[in-house]
Amino acid sequence: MSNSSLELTISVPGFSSFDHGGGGACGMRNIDMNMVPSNSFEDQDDEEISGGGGPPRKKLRLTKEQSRLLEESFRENHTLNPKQKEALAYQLKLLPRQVEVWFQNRRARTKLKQTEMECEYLKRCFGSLTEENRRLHREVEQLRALRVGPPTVISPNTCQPLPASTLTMCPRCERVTTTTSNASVKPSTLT
DNA sequence: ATGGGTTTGAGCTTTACTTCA
DNA sequence: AATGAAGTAAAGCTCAAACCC
Repeated sequence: MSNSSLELTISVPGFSSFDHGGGGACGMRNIDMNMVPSNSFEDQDDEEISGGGGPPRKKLRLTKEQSRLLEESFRENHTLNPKQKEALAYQLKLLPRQVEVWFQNRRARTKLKQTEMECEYLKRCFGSLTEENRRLHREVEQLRALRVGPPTVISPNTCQPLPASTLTMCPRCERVTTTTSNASVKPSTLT
């Protein structure tokens, strides 16, 4: 990679004056001085870039075009093979490592967002299920309160009262059904 | 101007997987 | 075939510069 902007990236082994504690104990700092046309870099004077007396670490800011291309590439593929990475880096005038880092961060942050959204969705589900559970409990209580004694149901076939043990309450349609047949007994037959 | 919150580029560690002796 | 060391890529965590309100 012989690129004019990349030549400004300086690796400083063991350069500790830039280390503000970030990333723990690192013996190597990449001071990226890519002169990408970023507004934040335009007003940096040369003495700072030439590094007179330990200037603070400069942070690369991707241009809109670089970001756009990276996003576009990410939409197609969330991971890059080495050749794709190399090609994209060349196209963007970045180091392959920078492209790699961008994709790593993008994956991580995409996943984080998805996780947050899933969390919100599950919270809403929990809320509605809790409410449904409460409602059903209230309904059960009301039904229990209503049932002072077993209902007498007249069999449509024999016109005789059915034994209470053969009756169940259908929770869906709230009709009394017999356990011996599929036919539900209409509420009108309840006495 | 400035202070606090957010975004984002990057370093380091951990984890999962593959290769090879 | 089983196994442990070595290498590698991605995930995960973190920091801090840059940005924004």
